[in-house]
Amino acid sequence: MKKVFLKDIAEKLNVSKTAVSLVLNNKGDENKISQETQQRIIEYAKKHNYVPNQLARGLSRGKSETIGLIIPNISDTFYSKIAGYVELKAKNLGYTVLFSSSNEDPKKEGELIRSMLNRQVEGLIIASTQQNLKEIQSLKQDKFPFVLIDRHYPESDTNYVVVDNFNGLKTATEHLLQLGRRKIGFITLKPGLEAIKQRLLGYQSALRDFNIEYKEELVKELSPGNYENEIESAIRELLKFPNSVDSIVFSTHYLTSVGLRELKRKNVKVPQEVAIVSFDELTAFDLVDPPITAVIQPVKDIANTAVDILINEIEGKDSTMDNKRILDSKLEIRKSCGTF
Amino acid sequence: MKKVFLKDIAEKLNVSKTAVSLVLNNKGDENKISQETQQRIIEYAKKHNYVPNQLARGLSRGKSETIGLIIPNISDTFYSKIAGYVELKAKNLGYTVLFSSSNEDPKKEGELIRSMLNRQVEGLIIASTQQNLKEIQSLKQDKFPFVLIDRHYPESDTNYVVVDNFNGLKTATEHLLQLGRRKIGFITLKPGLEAIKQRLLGYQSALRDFNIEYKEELVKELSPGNYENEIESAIRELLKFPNSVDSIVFSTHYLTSVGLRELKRKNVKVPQEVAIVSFDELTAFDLVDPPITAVIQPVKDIANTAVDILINEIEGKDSTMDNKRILDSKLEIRKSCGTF
DNA sequence: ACAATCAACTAAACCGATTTAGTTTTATAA
DNA sequence: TTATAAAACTAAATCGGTTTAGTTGATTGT
Repeated sequence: MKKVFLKDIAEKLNVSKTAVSLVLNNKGDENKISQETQQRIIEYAKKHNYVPNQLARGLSRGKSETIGLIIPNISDTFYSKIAGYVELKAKNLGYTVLFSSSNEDPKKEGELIRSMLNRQVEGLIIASTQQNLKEIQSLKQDKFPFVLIDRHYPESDTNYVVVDNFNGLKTATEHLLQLGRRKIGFITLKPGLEAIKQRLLGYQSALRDFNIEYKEELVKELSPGNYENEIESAIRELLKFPNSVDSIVFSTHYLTSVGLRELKRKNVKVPQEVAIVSFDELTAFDLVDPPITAVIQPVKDIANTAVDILINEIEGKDSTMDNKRILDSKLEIRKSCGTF
Repeated sequence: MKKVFLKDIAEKLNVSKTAVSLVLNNKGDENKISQETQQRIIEYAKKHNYVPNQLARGLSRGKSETIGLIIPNISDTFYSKIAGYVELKAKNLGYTVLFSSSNEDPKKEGELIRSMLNRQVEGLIIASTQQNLKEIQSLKQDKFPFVLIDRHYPESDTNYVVVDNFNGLKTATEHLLQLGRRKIGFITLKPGLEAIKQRLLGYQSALRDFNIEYKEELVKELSPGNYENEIESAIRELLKFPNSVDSIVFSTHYLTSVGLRELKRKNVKVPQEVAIVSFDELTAFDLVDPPITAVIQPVKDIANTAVDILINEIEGKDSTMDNKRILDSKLEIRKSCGTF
């Protein structure tokens, strides 16, 4: 079956390309194309499986019905779930999603933004490396629609949808405190991301509320790219006699994974010797031994809200919509803290 | 900063659009544009951050330097990993990837294929629902480059990259047999996918080799959309006295997850009462209680090979390349079968 | 009876590139 | 000295749509 173009339809039906284009874009009525002609065009198009070339269409309209999603890494469950929901929601609203992973590389992120712009995406959802303030601000300045998710630039006034990292981690820490743990280690990432800073603040705040002194040596900050190698020494140091920790808060799911793996290797009993809580989770965390108490992020909500805000902005409908959202996370209590 | 177009550069430098286009596409030399002019154009373009509009470029060249990836579900770890590697590899070869999820809906898959075609992707990588033979064959007939991954149509002669499902599952089953298990249940999906059929055949073949009678009642086929609800009765039936099973093979990671969850709920001791093996795995399967013995798929290899084959076909380089690949999986022995 | 209005269309410009088929100028060969 | 070739360009067509600014013929109002 050969491809059919607008021109073909026009020629076969002895009408102009204009007529065909108008009708197929549902502008037949407002442009007074007779019902009969509309019928003929629609029928012919359907019968011959006509689909407009999006490149041509996008080029001529300066639009593309496409939004871009830039995330650090599509293989990370957290982001792949976000991607799934974004795709679903966007499709429902008539948009296609163009994904790309920055791999936490600010330079690549910059390139991706530009590459997406020159593909004429109409808006962007970005989980930024948070090292591209300039790019972000220039988007803002060009009034280009975008919304930041998961990570945002607190110093810049933009749309965003994030979770309440501070309270999420605070709740997790409090949970340990309420169960009587007092020497709480915190394994997190080197700061840089606002979210990570907030989590540290949440940890500190919980300690403060319980009148426990904050000790820097209980906080281990690993590098995002090398945490698998650094986890061993981090845990070893936290367990060092006589100041061994009685619990650990992990600031993200993959740290929990490697941490737990390491604890098993060292034959540390969880939760008896060391209780653990995870910020963010993995699919099997409820099956793990012991099932891991975790702060669960409202992934679907993040995605849906972001798409809503973005498309609202693209289509300029509701100017009163709140475009800065901080969503609540939820502590899912399982057994890794020795509850009850 | 305003956008710069080809025309702008041409006007500012008093040269033709042709010259600018040629130079920026590295065709300056072969078209005898003087070195000096080339320099001026390149400098100006760089200085003003010129990036070609991909829609225009794609439209006029009938190319887009884009490949499409259609998978059942981007939130599934298996596919999100594939997506990650495909993206990486494709980017290295100069291509952008357009993803979309079919959600196992053949109709949607068809739409996606057409939507990608009309976005002028140059090739497709498809993990098909396997219910779209027509579409696939018409791609084939149009000589449109594509490669099927994970699932293929055995009745159609196409490029594909799949794992050896038969031997993967056979090995898993043999492992149980070698450890002395004799009443082996198999929890799988309703057939439809060739991969699923092959896994069943692998299971049967292993039994046959050990002279064990195949019993249909030991095989539970759940529906892809409703397995979470069906798992309970499936497991209950497999455990029914006096013919209770002593082990279960799960044919995919999410069945293993829900299955294990159900076994825990029923307080069945794994592996003492029931040993389990999983085809395909989840990130935390080594942390689960007990760590799960699983057949591991060479995800990275699948992705890389698929991209290689596809781009080779798009660019028509090596016509001798083997474009049908069956990759080996690997049995990762952990503790869910009671080894040692 | 004639301008004004309206219904039903269409020609052609345009979006921003690429590419074909030349053109002009200079250098070289016969 | 003239034809020929080579170097260094460019005008204009093209990709497949959308959209602006009309055109044509019939109908209406006065």
